[in-house]
Amino acid sequence: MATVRTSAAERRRQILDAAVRVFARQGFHTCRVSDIADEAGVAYGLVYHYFRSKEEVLDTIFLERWNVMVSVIEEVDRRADLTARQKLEAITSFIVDSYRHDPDLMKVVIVEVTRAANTFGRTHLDAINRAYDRIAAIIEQGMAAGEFRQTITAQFASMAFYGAIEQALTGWIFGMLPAGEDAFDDVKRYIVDTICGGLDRPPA
Amino acid sequence: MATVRTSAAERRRQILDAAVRVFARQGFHTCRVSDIADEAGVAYGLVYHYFRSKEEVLDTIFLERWNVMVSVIEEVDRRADLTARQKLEAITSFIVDSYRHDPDLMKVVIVEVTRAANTFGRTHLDAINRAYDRIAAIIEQGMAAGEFRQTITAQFASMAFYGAIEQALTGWIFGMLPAGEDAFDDVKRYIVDTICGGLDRPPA
DNA sequence: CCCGCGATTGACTCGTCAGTCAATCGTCCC
DNA sequence: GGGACGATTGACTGACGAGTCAATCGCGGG
Repeated sequence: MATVRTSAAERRRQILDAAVRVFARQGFHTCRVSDIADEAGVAYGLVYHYFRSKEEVLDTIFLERWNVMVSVIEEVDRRADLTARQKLEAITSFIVDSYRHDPDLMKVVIVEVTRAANTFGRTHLDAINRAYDRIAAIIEQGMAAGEFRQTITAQFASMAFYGAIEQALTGWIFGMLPAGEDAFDDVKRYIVDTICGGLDRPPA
Repeated sequence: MATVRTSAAERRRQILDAAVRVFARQGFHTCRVSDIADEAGVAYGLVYHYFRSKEEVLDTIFLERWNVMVSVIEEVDRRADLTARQKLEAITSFIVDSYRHDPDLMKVVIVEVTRAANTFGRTHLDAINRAYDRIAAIIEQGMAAGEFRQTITAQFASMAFYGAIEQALTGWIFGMLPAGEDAFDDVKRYIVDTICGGLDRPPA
């Protein structure tokens, strides 16, 4: 028939999108599966038709987004026309814009998975490390090219860099950092400027 | 009598210490109150004699430690003989040593409260912000004294700094960062060097 | 030696949900 | 138009675990 009301793929998406909103609002642990079903305007049991468990819903949401992020990092890394610093700028920009575009989704990814390494993060440690490793590779290139100092480990620098981004998003999520459209671009600059330039005033 | 086996205060402590071990091992959400009682070698109900709820146990553990940390930061801030950078060094050193001395306790503070801002962190946002604000004040002094650049907000710099520390501890907790006795002092240097010095190689 | 009271015990209650499942619906194909 | 099969429904079950409470213990004072 020409007008299939909602295909299986659309239904699944509808449930995932509803879950993002519910997880963002109530948190994974404190929401019920029935909340997701209600938010999606769907019967309780249907969630289990599309997903094996509540946890699989979260896993799906996380991996979908995280894989995009890792792909972007890899893509940026491949560009030969950029300096290491410009690569870090591009990554920062992408992640901050991801938050700007869909705060709920990024909130779930960060708060419920990435920062909750004790519970779910543990399952996804490998995926998370893949991002760290890629960033570390970029920093290593920067060091090899004489662009960055070599007084610290690339691995540590990578954590500090990603940590600064995550910290900024967390700051927005919990209202510790001023929001507003300008803030996004300001913070992009702050992040790269802090990590690359440092706080110290260069000797005059 | 001269030899009271265990005073009320000691019992309470005993339960708190057991809870730290259990929370560190299993996580707050996935452990049962009976696990804490078992670990403490005490009957289930006794936990409720000393604490109103499972959550109050976690709150107590967190606040006890966090307040010490904030005090230390304030104390460091008051020292007129230190540069801003030296103050940041002292704070870093204290926090890293806290982890070295009692990893379980710091794991609980960070993983179950600080990084879990959605659940418990929310309750403690004020306490957490008190630390950020104090650090920001130190950085502001550094800026005013011409020691630090003023291209970024003190508030953001504070988050980046504390974020780097938290990221390092998280790295140890989940085995993403090499451990070992040397690593502690190395990472102390990395943290301050990254945040103050930045990655960029200064122009020759 | 006995009484009183806080410390201690652990079986029990009670609410909550994740996940199941048998029944119904609706569409598409023959 | 009928039947087959996947989509959809929501009442139900079973497990689990936080918090309660009445009973017991044991120290310290009288």
